[in-house]
Amino acid sequence: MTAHDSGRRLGRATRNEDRKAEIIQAALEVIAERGYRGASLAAVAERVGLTQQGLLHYFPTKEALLIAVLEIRDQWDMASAALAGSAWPMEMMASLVEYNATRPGIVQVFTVLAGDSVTEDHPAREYFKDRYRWVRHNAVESLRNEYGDELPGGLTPEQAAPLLIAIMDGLQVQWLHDPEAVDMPASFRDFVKLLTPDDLPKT
Amino acid sequence: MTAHDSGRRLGRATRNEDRKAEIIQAALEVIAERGYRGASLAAVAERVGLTQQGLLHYFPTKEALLIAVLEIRDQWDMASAALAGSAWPMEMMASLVEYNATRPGIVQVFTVLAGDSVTEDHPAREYFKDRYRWVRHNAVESLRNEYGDELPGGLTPEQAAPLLIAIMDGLQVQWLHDPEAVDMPASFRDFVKLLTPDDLPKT
DNA sequence: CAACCCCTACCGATCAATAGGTCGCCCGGT
DNA sequence: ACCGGGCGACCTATTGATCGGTAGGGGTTG
Repeated sequence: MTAHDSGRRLGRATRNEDRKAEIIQAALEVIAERGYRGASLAAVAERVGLTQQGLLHYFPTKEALLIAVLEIRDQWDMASAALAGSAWPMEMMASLVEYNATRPGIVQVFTVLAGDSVTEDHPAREYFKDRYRWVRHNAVESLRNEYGDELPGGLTPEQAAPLLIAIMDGLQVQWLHDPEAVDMPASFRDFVKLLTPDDLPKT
Repeated sequence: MTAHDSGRRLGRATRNEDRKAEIIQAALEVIAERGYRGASLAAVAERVGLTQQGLLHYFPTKEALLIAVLEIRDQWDMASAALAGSAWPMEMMASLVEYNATRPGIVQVFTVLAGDSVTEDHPAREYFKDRYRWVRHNAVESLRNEYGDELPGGLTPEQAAPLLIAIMDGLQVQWLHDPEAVDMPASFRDFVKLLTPDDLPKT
């Protein structure tokens, strides 16, 4: 809150934020390994060199930590969206998938959480519902932007959007289970081919 | 083991199997609601009118119960596969999806488990890996059977198979999160349209 | 038919581990 | 001296699991 960060003294506030970031990072790892329900505060704390109680000092409850984790993803999303002006070209999506294939950990967190959150009273339920809405809406724009209103099979962008998202999620699951049997980026590009109208032979 | 079930006396062995079936059913429900890690033996037991220890009499360990749950799915799969001679027409898949849309519970179990199982040392890890392999293989056959070797976008059945699976899984996740925003069966059919070569205008 | 026994089904008591969370204290920098 | 950061002790719930029992239906024997 105190905005006078004038001096080089990186305010104690900054220190605090740094620590929080570390913790979130650790939480990402642990959740990736054990899921939300299986991720104990103690395990997260240990990874940052804290005790469970020390962790609770930064995030008063486990749910608060989860929320922080989800918010950080939103920040990434927003950042990327800003880069692309809210309508991502397919090519950018493809390279995003490629990038994801590099970081199984991150993919795993959100795959696990997305499954987890379908559960009763899960704290991330609402989050995912909203997120999917947003992502779908975004996909519609991107699709229309790239292919116009008419896609192969007579599909509209509105119809294709859920499919695009489903492909990304579904491929991740298969890929996480068996990276050697599923080439996630290649498969994604295959799907893009399906979406590409074939009346332009593409050189 | 005693094969002389001649009389109408439904052997105590049958009784045993029945009880097990009940328990598995209950386990399906509880897992759907809370995931595997969140599903306590006590909760499952209570649903069948047993104590936790009573349950453990039938399945000596939690993992054993999980395995039984997974096996029952295999039985369903096998049964359906038998019906279709191992190569499912697309139309049958579509109606399977339609059927699934009727039973959110079942879908939820396996969506949750599929996510859950990506986790370290998860007892169902191997199961899902194998299952995906099998399903993919199966999909290849079905696709080739239906469309031949050449699909839209120049894809081979081998390339399209992971996409088909991904669509099913991915749509389920979105649908579970927001059934009103995602029409799973319709979306699946949309995807099938993408796969259908357009040189046959279909009446 | 009765006495007997045995095995299946099931429960009560109990455990060790682990969970998330609270409270009060201390330490060190400013 | 103050305060943010952090820990130790402690608590209560819950978990999966073990052990020792017991109720009773069924078959066997006399």
